[in-house]
Amino acid sequence: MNSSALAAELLRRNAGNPALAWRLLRHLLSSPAAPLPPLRLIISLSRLLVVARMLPELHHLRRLILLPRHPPAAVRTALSALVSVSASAGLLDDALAHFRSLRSQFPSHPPSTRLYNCLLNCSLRAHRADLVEVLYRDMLLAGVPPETYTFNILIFSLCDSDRIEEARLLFDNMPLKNCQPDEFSFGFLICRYCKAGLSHRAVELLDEMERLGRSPNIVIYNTLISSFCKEGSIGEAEKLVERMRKDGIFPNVVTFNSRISALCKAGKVLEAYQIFRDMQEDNVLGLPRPNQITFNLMLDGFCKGGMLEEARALVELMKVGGSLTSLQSYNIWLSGLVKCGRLLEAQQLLEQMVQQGIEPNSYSYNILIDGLCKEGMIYSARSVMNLMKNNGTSPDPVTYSSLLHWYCTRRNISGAIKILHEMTSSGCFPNSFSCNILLQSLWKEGRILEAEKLLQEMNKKGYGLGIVTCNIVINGLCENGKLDKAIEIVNSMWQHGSAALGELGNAFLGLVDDRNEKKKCCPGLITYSILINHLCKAGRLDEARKLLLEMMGRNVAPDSIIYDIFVHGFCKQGKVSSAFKVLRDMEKKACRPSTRTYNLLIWGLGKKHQIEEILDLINEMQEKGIPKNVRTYNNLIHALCDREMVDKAASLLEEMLHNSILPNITSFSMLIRAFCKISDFDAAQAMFHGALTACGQKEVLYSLMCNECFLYGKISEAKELLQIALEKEFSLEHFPYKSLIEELCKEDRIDDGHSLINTMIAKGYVFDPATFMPVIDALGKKGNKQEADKLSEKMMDMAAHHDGSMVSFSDRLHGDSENKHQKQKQEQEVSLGSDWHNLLHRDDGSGIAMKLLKRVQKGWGQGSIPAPRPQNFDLVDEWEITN
DNA sequence: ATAGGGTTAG
Repeated sequence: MNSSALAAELLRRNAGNPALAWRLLRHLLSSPAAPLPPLRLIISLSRLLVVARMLPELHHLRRLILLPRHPPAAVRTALSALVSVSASAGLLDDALAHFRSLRSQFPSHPPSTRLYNCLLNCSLRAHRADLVEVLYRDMLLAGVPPETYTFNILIFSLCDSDRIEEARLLFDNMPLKNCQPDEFSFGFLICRYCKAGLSHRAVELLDEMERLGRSPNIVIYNTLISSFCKEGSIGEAEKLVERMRKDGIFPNVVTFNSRISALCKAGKVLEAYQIFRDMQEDNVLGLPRPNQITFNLMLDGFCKGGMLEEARALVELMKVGGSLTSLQSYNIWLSGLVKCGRLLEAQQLLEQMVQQGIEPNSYSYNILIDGLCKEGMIYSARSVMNLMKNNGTSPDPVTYSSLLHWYCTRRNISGAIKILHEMTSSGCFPNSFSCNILLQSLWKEGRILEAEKLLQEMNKKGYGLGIVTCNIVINGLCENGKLDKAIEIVNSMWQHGSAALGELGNAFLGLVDDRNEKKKCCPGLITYSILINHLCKAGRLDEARKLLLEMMGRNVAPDSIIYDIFVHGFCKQGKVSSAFKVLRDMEKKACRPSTRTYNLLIWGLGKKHQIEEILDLINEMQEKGIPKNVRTYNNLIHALCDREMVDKAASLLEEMLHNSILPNITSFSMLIRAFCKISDFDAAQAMFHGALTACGQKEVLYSLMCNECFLYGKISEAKELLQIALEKEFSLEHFPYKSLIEELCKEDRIDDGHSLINTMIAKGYVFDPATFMPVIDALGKKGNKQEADKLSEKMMDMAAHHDGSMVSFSDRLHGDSENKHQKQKQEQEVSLGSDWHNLLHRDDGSGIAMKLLKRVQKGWGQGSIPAPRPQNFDLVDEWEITN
């Protein structure tokens, strides 16, 4: 057996043990006068080494190949093999090392086009546009002719680094190098044009193909169609479908999916469903059958459109058809359940997933955790997070962002900082999302200096100032009385992008990385919504209008939310007819008014007691197919109650149920108040019990009823309600406990008052120490000195723990009530460490002791009759722009 | 090698 046959045999036998194979072959190859083995053997050996990641050995092999006794031609091919094997495996650095040695050993024998292509491809996959360029130059220098494939890599690489115009130039110059663009050259460019929002240039290329007598393939068509669908140009998309049909290419499932996706995103879920059903028809229409993605799109559409039951039916269908298998489907369904408020069901689904062997990923947990946080259920969110950890999935920045958001919206900065520490100490660092949450929170608290610092840190970390960050700063300016400055800056953003923030003063100068100039961030719909919202809030509707016109002039199309801001603004000023003009304008501009638009108008009419007009408007909704929701009815109930037409208002509950709209706490609260006001306490009681059944045993309901009873002199009823609240360990914050106990003592029902206060103490409540006074006085007058002293003691004790805020039992149980109402506004000079999260570390409870001392000195809790919960009816939808 | 789906901030 000759030595190369032996080598081949050794390699074959020991392929399972690369280390041994290498040892044997190295021995063989390095023995004096051993010939270079055939190319096939070199390739096999280098593949083996690459797979086993034995890279030093690979370089050793190169040295053996390069021994001077081997014939140059064989060395060249062997080295080329090393290059191509390494490059194909994605080992860019190694491939380059071998390549360099090839080039330096054989300067007058350039490598093949194929080898260059292989290296170029590897550089492309590593996103090394710089290397791609260098290699191409080397290629030209060496006189190696590029091929179409070479150009495709170059084009792709340029596109990959957002140099689309250069890519186009190269594309146009291909014929100079005797290359013709193929379907991929066109495909890449078309795709990139679409992604850059230049779909019209993409269509130009399509036309160009046609002129050259090339027929575009289905991927090219689908790229374009999907792009038009995404930008909402349905007409254009349809034209393309026609065109592809004429070209003899039939729309496939991807084409249909694009359409379904676009319809769902536009809120036209039923139209999407129509297509989906057509696709399901067995071959009757000759359409492609829906695939897993189609199902997912449809499911997502139903969920986002709030059509939970339809979604549920689809899930069942998927189960039966065996297509409910992917984690993505589960995650869509999970987020659908969460969005529709079915958190319990979502939690159960998560458990089912585990049982069915579909391991939830961080998305799954994050969906649930975010949902729980949004519903205020921080402890459940925490327990899901623990579950997540136990199942071996580590929380990521998204997880922490949800928690962070929970604390920030509650103005609990110290809690937010704790999350930040927890986050960083588990090796997870804030991303631009988390920073934006914090940034917004700091602005909301008026802690502008820290906000500025954070912004600088974000910039340093290279997060860049995207439009979201800019919007936060602009909104912050508006909320801190600098509306005009904000308007100025937005104006300047059109020219200077986020650099316009530099006009805020020195702290902002140099914030913006000018190297990213091509991605200038321009004001958008949300930016203008913020400005217009604040102008309207300030009653400056004329200026708001001007801004709307300017915005449209700059090709930012208004959505229904921005019109709603005007409707709200006019209604607030009592100019309902102007609000109606906005409504008609929306219709003219083909911007469909939403339920919220109508609710705002109804609210405006209600303020003017125009009940007839409200009923007309509700009919109009019916005719136009705009669904009513609970707020629609609540507005009507409110208007009726205002005119003391309480029975008529109450009868609406029936109608709501008939329309499967569940009355909420607001609906019941208004009716309870109204019945009390007309002294129909029986009806009020009945309504209260109805509310408990419909909405659950809610603290708000009890406190409302208790306050109403107390207000109208129903002291015994009020006392009973308070007792129930104590049993249920509700927060007493909104109960009139202090006045009630005072009143009981006045009416000589000292025992009742005494027992209430004793229960409060026994249950561990911390409450206003002034509550003790009437009881102690009354006991004293009755000569029960011992009991009076005992209570005095308790009072002192309470004073030491009471910080002015009410603490509920469960809050204390979870130790999470600290600093509830704390808001420090001192403009302290901040001297902060370089670690940016330390920026926020200045808020803790040093103020509490001082406050307490002052209160005790002044004689406790003056004027702190626990006011009934401020009326916070959800008649008008939330104003802060949420979508 | 170019097309379609999931989470988080405004």
